[in-house]
Amino acid sequence: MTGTSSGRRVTSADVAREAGVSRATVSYVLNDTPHQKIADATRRRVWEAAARLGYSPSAAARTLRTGRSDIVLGLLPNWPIEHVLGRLIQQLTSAFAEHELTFLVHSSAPPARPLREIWKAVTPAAVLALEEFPESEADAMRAVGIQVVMALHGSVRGEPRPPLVSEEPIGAVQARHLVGKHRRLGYASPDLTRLGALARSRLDGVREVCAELGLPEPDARTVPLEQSGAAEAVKTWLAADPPVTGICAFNDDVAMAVLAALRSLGLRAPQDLAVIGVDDIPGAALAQPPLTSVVRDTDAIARGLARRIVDTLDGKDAPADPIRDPLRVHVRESA
Amino acid sequence: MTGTSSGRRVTSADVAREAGVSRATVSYVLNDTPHQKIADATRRRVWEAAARLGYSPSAAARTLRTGRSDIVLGLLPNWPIEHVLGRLIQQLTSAFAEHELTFLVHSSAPPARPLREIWKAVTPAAVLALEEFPESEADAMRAVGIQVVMALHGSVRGEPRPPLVSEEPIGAVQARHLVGKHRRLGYASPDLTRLGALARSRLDGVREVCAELGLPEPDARTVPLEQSGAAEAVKTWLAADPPVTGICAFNDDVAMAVLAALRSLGLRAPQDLAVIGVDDIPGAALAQPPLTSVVRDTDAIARGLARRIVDTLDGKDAPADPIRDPLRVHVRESA
DNA sequence: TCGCGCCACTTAAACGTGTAGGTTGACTGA
DNA sequence: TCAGTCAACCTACACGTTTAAGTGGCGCGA
Repeated sequence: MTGTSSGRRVTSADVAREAGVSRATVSYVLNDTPHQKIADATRRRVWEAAARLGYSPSAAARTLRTGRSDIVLGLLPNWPIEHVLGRLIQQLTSAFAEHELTFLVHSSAPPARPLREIWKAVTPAAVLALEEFPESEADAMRAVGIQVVMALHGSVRGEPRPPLVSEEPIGAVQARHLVGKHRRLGYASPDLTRLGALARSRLDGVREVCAELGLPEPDARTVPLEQSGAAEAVKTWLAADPPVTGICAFNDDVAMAVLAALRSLGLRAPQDLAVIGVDDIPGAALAQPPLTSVVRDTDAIARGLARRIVDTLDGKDAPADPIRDPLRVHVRESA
Repeated sequence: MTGTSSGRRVTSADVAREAGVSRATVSYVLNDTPHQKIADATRRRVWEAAARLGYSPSAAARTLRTGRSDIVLGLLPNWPIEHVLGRLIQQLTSAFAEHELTFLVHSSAPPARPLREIWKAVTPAAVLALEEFPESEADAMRAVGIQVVMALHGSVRGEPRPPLVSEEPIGAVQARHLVGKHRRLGYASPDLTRLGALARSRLDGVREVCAELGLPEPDARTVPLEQSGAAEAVKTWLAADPPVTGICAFNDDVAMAVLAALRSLGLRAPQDLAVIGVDDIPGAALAQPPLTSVVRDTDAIARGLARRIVDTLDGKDAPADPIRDPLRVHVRESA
């Protein structure tokens, strides 16, 4: 019997009255406050009374008193939210749930409210930034006691710091996959400027591998998500000297554009041009030819980020080392 | 100069002191409470004091006092969050922002916290349910004054009611597009049971159009997202008597599975089997052949839902009629 | 001159918690 | 016997707002 439909909400005072104790005792019992001795019999009485009345504490009052809620606020970038990011959100929700934390997500697409309004409206215990935002804003949050964790770009007190979840390894894995058979690589960047930072990081990973192996710089070109535009890029790659023979694509969508362009030119992957994508979206397996793709272990990322935040909230100063998420190559036919 | 780094937060009492008025006056001015006469000179003093100190009210305290925050909580279904749902979220965020409301999203994937914990942790002004959940839970929310709006299945005080955003029209539009050249239609359902309800609704739309035109019942089959499984379904359709010649797919992913299956069988779309999808994902334009797809106007849906909720919050009892979002067919080659 | 009404405020009571600091009474050791 | 200790609880304040009810002063009509 939880909700009697009477208008008034049941407060800790009601529980206290029902159990024949003071409100403080109720609070001590239900939060089992350390260093507070309460007799077992009393504990039971309080628990039972609370259950009988269907008591659940007012989050607003608790937040007002303690200065923080049990909410972790996730700030999404202005990117398209697709399959992988969606899964990450779900796994973050689960990961935080295991620590009694509520994960809520705010997606900032203009016209949005100023960032301040958002976190002031929530009073979260921590903010997990999946988007980049000004350090000044982060400082403002920290000033009111909110823990701030940035997933991507990072800095600690002005000191730049490797991002918690880094993108370079993705490009590196792509490159390493191709580098056995291909000596000259290309990079297919997305058309969206919003994705620029992400794309640059991944490209850096490709670049590093090439440098390491004494191969020429990867040839990066923007590939729009339609056939004819993509075909231009493909022609340029093939006409280069020496010709590019393997493409690392920013993600599977871009990769599929490259594949479509190849078909339109009467060419084939991987014979004429090998292509490897990222994300392993459902369409990858169904592409012509089936697309080889790098998959990131979002569950590991989610758990890593959640642990980082929980540790910070518990006062352990978090180790600033990046989260290591295993990357896997789902090998199909395109590369 | 917003945040002096001093620890204490700026409260309305500080503003009152600075402006030489009482705390009540500050509240009246900043909220400009109707029917409260405040001299213009005083108003200005308060505003300036507030700005000078960088005052921003404590959401927790306000929520505690008034019983509701300015947060609208979106409850996501357990579906994969992909392109369209992602865009809807972003547009909902913008739509609510225009009404000074903060839209936050909770994605419930098990193991998640019980639903109660979520909305009790937020004290939202309204809940927008994109997932189905028990009516009892909705009643519990309403009991504490939270407005509840369900997007999909709907009921008002026990009376079942057409859903605010309905899925049947999608199937209907697909069918109508095919029905000119095709007399026997098939429906390609997704492999995910979680999407079952959604798929059934869309299929109903197809069914209705067929009935209306005196065509045979559409032949619905589950199409897994890989070639060989999908090929089974395709073979069954083509072997039927009379053979199925046009397929309405649940979404573009499923449609692309059908296209892949056709290719693997040496067949072609639309000659051997026409296919039409839903969502117009980036991959649709790049498929082989390019995929015809139904696009839904998510912006209209977002605005409609936001308006519904804002009206309800303003006390106007909302008209219960569904949101009309224009559907468009992006015609390419597959149908 | 008095009384009434109105403007422009102020006072003070909530909202529901957490928690520091006190207050019992029983028990212990010398 | 009595100061001292400790378990087990309670009193009372603070968190920052909103808002109903009250108050002083001024203008104005009779």
